[in-house]
Amino acid sequence: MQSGKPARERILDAAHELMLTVGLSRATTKEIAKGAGCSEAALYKHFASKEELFIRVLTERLPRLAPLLSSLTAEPGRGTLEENLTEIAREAALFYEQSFPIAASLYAETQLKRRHDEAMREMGTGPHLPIEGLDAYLRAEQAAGRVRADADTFAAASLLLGACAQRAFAYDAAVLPEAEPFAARLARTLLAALR
Amino acid sequence: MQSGKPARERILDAAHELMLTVGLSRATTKEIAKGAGCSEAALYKHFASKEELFIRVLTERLPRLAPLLSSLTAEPGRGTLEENLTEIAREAALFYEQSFPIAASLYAETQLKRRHDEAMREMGTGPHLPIEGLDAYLRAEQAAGRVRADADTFAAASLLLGACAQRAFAYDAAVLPEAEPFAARLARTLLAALR
DNA sequence: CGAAGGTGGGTGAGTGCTCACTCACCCTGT
DNA sequence: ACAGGGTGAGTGAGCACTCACCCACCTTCG
Repeated sequence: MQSGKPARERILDAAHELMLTVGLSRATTKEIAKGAGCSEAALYKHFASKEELFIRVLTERLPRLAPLLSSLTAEPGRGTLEENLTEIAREAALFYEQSFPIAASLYAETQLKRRHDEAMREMGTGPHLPIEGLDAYLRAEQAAGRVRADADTFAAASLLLGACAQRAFAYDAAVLPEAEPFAARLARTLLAALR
Repeated sequence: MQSGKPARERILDAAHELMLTVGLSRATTKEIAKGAGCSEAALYKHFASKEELFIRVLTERLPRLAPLLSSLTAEPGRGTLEENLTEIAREAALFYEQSFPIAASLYAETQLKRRHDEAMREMGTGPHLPIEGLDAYLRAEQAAGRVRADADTFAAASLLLGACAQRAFAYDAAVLPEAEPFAARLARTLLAALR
């Protein structure tokens, strides 16, 4: 129908949108086709099945957190530790806010979840990766002497990212804490434990 | 069929079991009836609809975290702070491990999620409540002088419970960290920030 | 006492609907 | 001419839910 975008992109967009609004199990082929401005049959010219379409949405539309973490790990000592932790927490909070509702839907379809877990394993990614990435960054700062030698970097990483993730599901949209001040408070509190 | 339990209980058990194993959207009336050892029609003698059945499973079968927190708040100063934080973290980790997969399923059915949110609001409960409860406990300890006067108790509560919640979804069952040592590491790390 | 009748928990056999998916065919650019 | 992206009209399967009926057990009362 409208728009210059190729149909494949419009289909992914429509599926993504529906997963967020009405939920995975009401994101039917009919609704996706309507949202994308094409027929149901057209979906099957681009994707082998509805399951494959969802896998594509998950792998092509969800943002990544890893790049920020690995860039920081690469040069520990840049910026202050508090600035860096705050930025990580802010990015993580926004990341989980976006991806959590979709990822959570997978628990309703364990078969789809298994396929997705497998796809993630093959791509060398997964939900535990940010924790490991932050752990690695903290160990780099530890080696640089900016984090106490006896600090438990894995526990610290679990605390910070856990709080950011939980923010995405513990609150109604109406009372969701603002990402920036929330991140700053977490970072400041955690910092007291690290040095 | 078998068992002395009344049918209503057997139906709730079967629905609960299926939600955990095959996921909400494959937990069909037919499968639930089979699991409970009765006919599909019997389900409707006990519950008005499948949606109401799931609401009942969620409100009657999910464990509660609040009692532990409020009992600790009632008498701050009992036990050491580290022991108490460790116990809270351990209980929280087990709580989220049990309830997370089911609660997450709701994101696939936003209509069901809305009904559940509403039911929780009426019961005065919700996912943000443990955070508030732990915050209250920490403030009580602060008043008793066992937590630094300038500590951010809300941020600390978010960190500890967030890490416990994230443990439930960031890891495959195969590599899920043991609750007890995980809790101890979190508590020890957070403690360094609190005093 | 014993039949009449109400009641709560149960069933087998549907019913209508929605779903993912397919098929025969079409249009347009190269 | 034909390949690739598109379509309207299905199709069978599976779904939540209903219906007419059953039966064991209790009251109630002639």
